Order: sequence, then C-alpha cells, then structure tokens
Amino acid sequence: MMKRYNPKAIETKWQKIWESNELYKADDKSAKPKYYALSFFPYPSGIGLHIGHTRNFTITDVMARFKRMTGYEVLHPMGWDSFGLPAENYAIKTGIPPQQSTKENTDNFRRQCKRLGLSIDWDREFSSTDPNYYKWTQWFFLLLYKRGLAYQKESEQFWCDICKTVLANEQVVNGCCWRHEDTPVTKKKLKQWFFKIIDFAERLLDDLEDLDWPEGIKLMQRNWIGKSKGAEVNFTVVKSELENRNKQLEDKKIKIFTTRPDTLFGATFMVLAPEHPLVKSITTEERREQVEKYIKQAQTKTDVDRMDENREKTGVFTGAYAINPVNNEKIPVWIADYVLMGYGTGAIMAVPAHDERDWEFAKKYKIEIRKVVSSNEKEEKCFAGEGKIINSGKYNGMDSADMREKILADLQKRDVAEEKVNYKIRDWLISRQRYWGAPIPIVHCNKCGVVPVPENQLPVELPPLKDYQPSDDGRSPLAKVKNWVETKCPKCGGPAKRETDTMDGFACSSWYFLRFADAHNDKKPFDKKLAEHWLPVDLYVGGAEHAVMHLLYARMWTKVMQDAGLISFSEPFKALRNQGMLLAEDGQKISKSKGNDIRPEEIMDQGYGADALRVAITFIAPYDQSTPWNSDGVAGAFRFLQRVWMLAQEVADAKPVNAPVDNLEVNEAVLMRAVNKATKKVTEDISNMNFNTALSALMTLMNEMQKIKVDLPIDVANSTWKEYIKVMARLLAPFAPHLAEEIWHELGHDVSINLEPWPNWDDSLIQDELLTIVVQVNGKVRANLEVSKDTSKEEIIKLAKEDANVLKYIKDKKILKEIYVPRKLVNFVTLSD
RNA sequence: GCCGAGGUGGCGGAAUUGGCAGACGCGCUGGACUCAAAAUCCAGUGAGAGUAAAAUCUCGUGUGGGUUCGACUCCCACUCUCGGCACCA
Repeated sequence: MMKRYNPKAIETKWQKIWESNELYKADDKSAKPKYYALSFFPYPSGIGLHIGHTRNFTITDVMARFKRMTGYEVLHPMGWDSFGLPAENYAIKTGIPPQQSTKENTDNFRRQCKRLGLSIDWDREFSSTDPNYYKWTQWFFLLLYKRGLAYQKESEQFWCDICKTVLANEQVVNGCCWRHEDTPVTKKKLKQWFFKIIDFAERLLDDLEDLDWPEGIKLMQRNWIGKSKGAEVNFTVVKSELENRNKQLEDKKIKIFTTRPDTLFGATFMVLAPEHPLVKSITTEERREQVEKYIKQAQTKTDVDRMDENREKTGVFTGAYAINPVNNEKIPVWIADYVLMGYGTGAIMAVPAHDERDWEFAKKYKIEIRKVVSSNEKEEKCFAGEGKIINSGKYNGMDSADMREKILADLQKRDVAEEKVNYKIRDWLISRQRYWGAPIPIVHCNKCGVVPVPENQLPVELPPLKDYQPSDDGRSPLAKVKNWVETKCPKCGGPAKRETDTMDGFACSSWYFLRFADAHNDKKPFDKKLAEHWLPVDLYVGGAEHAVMHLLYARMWTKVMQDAGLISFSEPFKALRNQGMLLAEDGQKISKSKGNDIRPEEIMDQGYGADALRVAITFIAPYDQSTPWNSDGVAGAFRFLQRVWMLAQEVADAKPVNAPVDNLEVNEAVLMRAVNKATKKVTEDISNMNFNTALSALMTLMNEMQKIKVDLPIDVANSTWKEYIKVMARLLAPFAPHLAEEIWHELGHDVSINLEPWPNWDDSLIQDELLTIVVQVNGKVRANLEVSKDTSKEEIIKLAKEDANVLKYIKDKKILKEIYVPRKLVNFVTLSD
C-alpha cells in the first residue's frame, strides 16, 4: 500500500528536524558568496499572519532556498516591529500591558512563520520593543543629536485625534491619518523633535539613480523630495507709499522664489502667503480691515479644508505696491492662501499668462495678463510651456530656457537675485505623545537646558504603567509617571525632567536590517565588519505602501551611519521588489470591517498544509501583481503536489529488482529533453522571480513524466527514472520544501535537499528532434509541417509548397516573396486580389 | 488636473520580446470507478460556420487608425480600471 501524502505529518516532522539541525543558520564565516534576503519588518498584530504576510515571506523564502542551493550563504532573518498604537490602545481597553500582549503576538507570529516552513535563521530574531534593541535606537538618536541632525522646534504640526499624537508629513494621506483613513488630521502647536532629513535631500535624490528598485517607487521618492531649481528675486516695496506711514520700513524687500525667471516681464502682481511676516507692515490703512479679516479666515481653515476647497482661489489686495527689478514697473501686492508659507519664501511673483494658478487668480480679480512667451495656445488659455520670448525688452527672441540663464546672470550682477534650489520635503517629525515607543533619551534641566542622556545610561527604559490613557493636554501618558519623569541632570546633577515623548516607530525600522547582521552585540549596535559582510540587503520585499516613509527614512539613517564611519556603504537595499496586493475572492480590498479576510492558518488547517499554500500563493499570478485570491487554487496546488508525491512513492516503493528490464534506454531522449527543458525554464524563471511560470513548467514536467511513464511504459525501479524524479524534487524544493525533503529522503538521501546543489541542464539535449514549421500564405496559417531538425531551408520551402492546403492558396498566384524564419515559419506573399 | 501601471476565454493568468494567441491552473461538461457520494483517473472546453465525423473556413487580445509579409507585442489618437501626487511658484 502506497504511503498517502499527509502534509501535516511530514511538515511538522521536517520543521522539527530543520530546527534542531540549525539548517538555516547563516554562517558569518562562510567562504561562499553571501545573499541577504529580507521581508519588510512586520508589525505583529493580534490577528496573526494575514495572507499578505504569507505572500511576502514566501517570496523571500523561495529566493533564499533557491540561492542556498545555487551556492550562496544566505541570510534570511525575521524580527518584529512591535512598537505601535494597536498594542497601546488594547492596553487602554483591557489594562493588559503592551509588553505582555506584544509577547503573545510575536509568539503567535513566530509559530505561524515556522508552520509555513520559512527558512529563517531564528537565532537572529529580535523585537524592536526589547530594551536590548531600543537601547541602540536611542543610541542612534544621540548620534543624530551629536551630529546636529536632531533638533527641537515649536510649530504647528499635524495631529490625529484618534491616535492622540502628532504625525510626520509622510504619515498624512489625503489629509487624513495614515492609520485612520477617514479621520482628517488637525493641527496642534507643540514643541517637537525633528530629524534633519532635508540635509540629505540631494543625496537621497542622487543615489536613487543606481538602485535596482521599481521605477514607480523611485519616482514617488523623487516627487516627495520635490527638488526644483530656480531663483530668488528681490522686489522692493514702493517707497512713497511707505514714507507716509512708517519711515523705518524704507527699503523693505519682498523676496520671491521662481522656477521661471524668464517670465519676469510678465509679472503683473505679487502674492504673499497670509502668514508672511511682511504682511502687517506693508498693508495700507484703508486695506487693513479687509486684510486682517482674510488672515483670520485662513487661520481657522484647517489644511484639510484648504484642500477640500474646489480650488477656487481667494485673496485680498494689501494696498501696497512693489517694483519689478527687471523693468521697474510698479505692481500690486496681494495676499492669498494658495501661496504657502512653508515652501520657497512664502511669496511669489504672479505671471498669469504662464502659470495656471496665477491665471485663475487674475481672471477672478481682473488683473492684467501679459504674455511674454509666445505659443500657439488660444488667447483664452494659460501657457506654461517653453517658447520664444516676447514683450521682454532686450531679451525678445530668445528661447525661454536660454533667457533663464541670461536674466539670472544679469540680476545677479545687480545683486537683486540669486540662484536657488528648493525642496518640497520637510524635516522628519519624530516625537510621539504616546507610551508604546522608544523614549527619546533626553533630559530637560532648568540650569543646563536640553541634556542628552549619556550612552552608559542607556537604555532609558519604559516604566510600567497603571493607566495607559493619554492625557488630554496632548502629552504622553509617561508625563504622569512622576518617579520616572523626575530625574537628575546628567550634567550638573540637579533636578531635571525626562523628555516624555517617544520616538516614531519608523525610527526602529530605520536600522533593523543592520542589526540582523550582528543581532546579539551588547557593546555596539552592530560590528562594522559583520555589517559590511552581509549588507546591503540583496533582495528586499514588501508592499508599496512604504514607498516614501520607511524606505526614505532607512536610506537617510544609512547615510548618517556612513558619515559617522559606522559603515562604508550609502544605500541599505540594493534590490527592492514590491509584492502586489491579494484581494478578497470577490475582487474587493480585504478589510477588517468587511470581514472578507483570508487566514493562512485556516487554509493549512483544512488539510492542505504549508506546501500547497506556498505553491498556490506563488502560482496565482506574478508576485508583483494585485489579484483576487482563489481558495480553489489551493486545492489545485495540493492535487499537483499529490501527483508528484505518488510518482516519487512508486519509485521509493519499487524494490530494486536484479537486472531490471531497462526499456528506458531506447526512449530516454524524450524524457531527457523534458527534464532538461524544465530545469532550464525553472532556473531562469526563479532567477527572474517569475515564480508562476516556474511552477507551470514544473506542472508540465510532472504531466509529461506521468504520460511517458504510462506510454512506454517505464519500469519505476529503473535507476535513470529515479534520477529524473530526484531532479524534479530539487526543482520543487524552493516552493514545497517539506514535500521535496521527504521525497529526497525516501529516495535514499541523508543530507537535506536544501543543501544539495541545484540541478544543471544541457542545452544540446533540449532541442526537439522534430520541428513544427508553420506555413503561412499572406500571414495566415495554412499548414503545419513536421520536419526533422536538420532539414534545410530549401527542403522546407519545397515541402511547404507541396502541401495540399497551401496549394489551394498559391496555385494560380505569383509568389512575390518567401519569408523563412529558421525553425519556425515560412510565409508566402502573393498578390492580393 | 499631473505622474505611473494596466485592459487577453466563464475566472487567475501564458506567449521564446514582431512569428501557430489562450501554456499552466481553476471552473464547467461528459465518461470510468462507486449501492451512492466524496476523492481519484480519462476525455473535452475562445466564439461562430461547416462535417456523419474529420478536414476546413471566418472572427477574436479595451476602441479607432497606422507601420509590417506578419502585431497581444512597435507608432499615433481615444477610452476605461487601478495606484500615487495634488495649489510646491
């Protein structure tokens, strides 16, 4: 009786053996080339693994296993990004400390990962909430502080009323909190800690170039950094107006930023942001009331309101005029909220003829529109493109691009303008008014001011809490823990208070990939040699939702470390791949509220096991494509594995007979071709991460072998047949490691299949003996010719012309052209009638 | 509005990058096995015409045009879906 395929039994069996043999331990001292495969740092939620995790982890695992078999020393680690709000909110609700619930959740995640048969080096596992880890996160805060890259600033920040904390710009999505997609953010004025990511804008932009990342992600980062080159130009506020009001304000300059200095002659007014510091002093008495009313209005509007406005421009005239330095023209100065204080200088020159927004504004308030770049556009439309300069004095006739250079040089000579580069990116706000994060290692002393906690006092550990409720004054619950807050100043020893804000969780995920290289180091965050041995990450896989958050922050920290001499490389992730989203079976997005989620563990429990789930998930579509989940696909994958199992069992069960009738010799070529073809295809497809087609090639191979076995028929005790079954097992091993391992041992091996070399193929054995040549007449298929692979071109064309069906179409026609594609096709072109 | 990705059977998806469109899987239909069902195995499965059955023919990769002996593939225009950005001067 043949042994049944019982995934549950073999999977638990091998998982135990792999673990006790430490099969997936990454050897720091191996002489083999290294390969570092990493999935995005998962947040261990209470629900356990979802199908997206499963897809993510399976992708890196298939690659890790494949690379191991092709001669690499592989590092495939796992850890937990376990700080964050869900655990804290759960604590508020239940009183269960986050330390405890987090442990339960990570235990569950680890257990489920192991059940999937992931080839992870568990020895390097850690949680970001472990004080031995966040000690070093705090150490990095201090590093940034020492290097002048961490600073405090009082300002208005985005605030989520549900999270009860401030948010970084990157965490505001469509005017809402990234965690609460239908909760508009508000603003709060608070003193907060920032990391100076702006200082790295240029490098972050430049280094994108050479990364093997999806172009879309690179583009999103470029857009987020938002570099624009232009000029700052000074406009002088008109004196005569000022003299009457305030002598001190003489020579007031309004500095504007523009990317189009070539349109300076088309400026017919100026606009300041309502918050611009000059607004008060330049506003004339008769306009003051109106202006102040507008400013107040703008202040009450949240940023979300501003965005919601269907872009209708509003503004008021200040009564002041300024002089355009290129033509000494006097133009009116307005204020409007479409000009933002946070970008450029908070002031613009308005060129309605060549700027969409200025155009709209000028139309509404009936301000002159003056064309200075010629175009074919209709009069009633603004033109923002390039062209020949007109109405611009001595610059007329130049190309707009040339004029930009020229006028800037001219204005620079007169000292009224300078070249300037602007970035949209803002500094990274890292303070959070919550408990469950790494405390910012800072002490506030009345005498000494801001004092960093000395390194030897790290970690600043989170104290246990009785009440997790955040305070209503917008401060962290930590502020209520008196004996923790009150401390001694490390400098003067006097009474001082701890910083009560914690760090954004993205700080923890900005260096975890380095810790995996040296996870147990208690002297340093990591050893330089080990970091440089394993890093950069060769393959980084995760969802596209972190395009501008995690991936930008991690890149910045890596550059800080490079500057500090901790590492010598500048980019952490050599190759990045985004997996597509798995949708619910109805094509809808999976969401908790819809209750349409897919639980990987349930699927395994149904009896299909991990291997079938892994095969189903990699076979369903290209890994980077979003696609609806199909539970029937798991049954299909299971059927496939079961067939492979039976083919192998037959061989294992066959008692090697003395002098078996070896009928394989004669027809071996067919089988050899099938196996060599499949080996080549599977190898190339996995290398290119085309897992779905690699699996289809394996299914084809299985079908072919099955057919050959029955047709010949083949004696399953034959040794050649057994070798081919073993090739199939190795090709399947990255996808279905348990099944492959079991077969491998059943067929007489002691060493794990995961350590066996990957099969080779022979190109010369792949070509078919018989070729099918397509015969077309005027591009339409009229016949198929079966010819031996050595048949000459002349012979093939001759045969094609003799084909009965082809003859019907070429009989009375003159053949104008004969097209011959070697090994593929013949096409006769006749006069069409 | 701008940027990016993409429209192929009933469904997920293939197509050596310009050479037989629909591999592989799911589903479905018929058959075998069974008292029956499940499981399993075998056969069929783009639409239409045609035939006793074949052969064979026509149409067919979002829409319209173009290049080519030949187009899912290249070019132009449009359209729809999905993702991102959104007053950044």
